[in-house]
Amino acid sequence: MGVKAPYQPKDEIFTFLRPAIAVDVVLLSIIRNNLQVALIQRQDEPYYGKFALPGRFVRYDEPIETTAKKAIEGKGNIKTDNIYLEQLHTFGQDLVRDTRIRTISTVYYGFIDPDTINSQPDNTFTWFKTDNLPPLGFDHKKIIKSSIERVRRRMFTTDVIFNLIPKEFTLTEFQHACETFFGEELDKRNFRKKINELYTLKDLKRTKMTGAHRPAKLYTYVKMK
Amino acid sequence: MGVKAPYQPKDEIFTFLRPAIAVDVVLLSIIRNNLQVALIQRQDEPYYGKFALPGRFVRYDEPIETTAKKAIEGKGNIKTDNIYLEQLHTFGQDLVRDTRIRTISTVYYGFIDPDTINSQPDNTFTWFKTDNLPPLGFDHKKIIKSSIERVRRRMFTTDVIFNLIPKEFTLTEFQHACETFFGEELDKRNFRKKINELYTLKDLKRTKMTGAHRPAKLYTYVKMK
DNA sequence: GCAAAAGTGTTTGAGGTACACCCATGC
DNA sequence: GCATGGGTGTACCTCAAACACTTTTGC
Repeated sequence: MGVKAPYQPKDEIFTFLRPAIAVDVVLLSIIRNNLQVALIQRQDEPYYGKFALPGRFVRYDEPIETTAKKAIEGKGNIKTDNIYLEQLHTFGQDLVRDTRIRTISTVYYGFIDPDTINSQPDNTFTWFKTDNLPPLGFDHKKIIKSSIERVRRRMFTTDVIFNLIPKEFTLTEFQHACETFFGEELDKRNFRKKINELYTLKDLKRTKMTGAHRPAKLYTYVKMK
Repeated sequence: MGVKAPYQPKDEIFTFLRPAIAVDVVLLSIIRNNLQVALIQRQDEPYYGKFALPGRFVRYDEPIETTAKKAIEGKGNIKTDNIYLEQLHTFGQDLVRDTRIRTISTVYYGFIDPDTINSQPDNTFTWFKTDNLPPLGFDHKKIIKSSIERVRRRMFTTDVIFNLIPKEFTLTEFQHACETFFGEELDKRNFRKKINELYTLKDLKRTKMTGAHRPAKLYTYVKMK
């Protein structure tokens, strides 16, 4: 072994055709107690007219997280400042998933709270319940499923859940969001005990009235150092 | 919204320069009670002469897992049949990590048992202890660190550990491998109780003698359905 | 005063951690 | 017979799950 010969450029990378790389984003929110995902109706082939995840090809001089943000900024008119984005997986096994060109897709998932969505007038996204998706282009149904599985596993080890719910919330609303997310009912007392250990919630000293019963206190999440 | 206009091809993807995509592999093994990683000394710029992870550019008609396998098959003369490979992350933020061309790198980590390594005569890998790495090219030191962290978290939820150790092992050898991997000492009785619940080990009805004391039973892992 | 959701503690069981002694072998 | 690592069981403690009643409001 060892490196003895002087360097001679080979630059094999310039000698063969390169695949394209794209970023697709699984943007999730909890809307009316349903876990929903933002889809757009495609204006181009392939899968013209079908719904699909918002995506964008990575430009030569564009960091991939920028690509991810632009994929949703351009299409949904949503400010990405308030969106939590995390890389999920890179799908690159299927050589013909895009008929135009061999494409490798890096998928990000993101969370947006439903209040932020509604305040955007010029929204080209269509939101679908994740358990009742329309026929989708590409392999996007599979991708959405694995995003949700992954996110469920990570949910209680991080504080990402607070990106999915409004800034101000009652404990019952928060519990319902968690139940929606995990797909199972939770015990009220155990739930409150648990979040009291895990997170620091600020009591806003205000209440929310939703019917002929005792009003609920409003809280907000305070990020710990 | 809605899709009314007849389809007119845009094919923006053909109008701009595409980044290259490469696969790098963090190939790990436990050799003489040390967690070690396979590196190669680079024969090309950039980082000519430095050690780096084995890598390969993704060809246009090559699934990325094939790229990952070829990255280690070509360089280490190792059969990939016995190697567990899993995708870690795609690094695409740094626009100048490779000076030749904008490169996005998908990293896989893999496990190989030390017996398989030693039986390969024409091995161009150099194995380094992960806690004592040489200066590395690219951002590969950071990548190796995050591979190990990820793998530690996943270790006891899967059976990947058995790809890191020889097919036949004594319980003490297995325990030492786990201790090496987690970087902490384990209690012998608790360890045996735990693996007895988690895995099905086949008693090979043979023993291994390593000194003037009671010989240890040999086991092998039996994959469950 | 009654319906309806908010709010609040205790008991129990399972699983993880800590810990000490006998066994089989070579010399 | 003694030095060396192989092999085994029990007590305690921590954390998660199960569970019921009082409080505040609108009507």
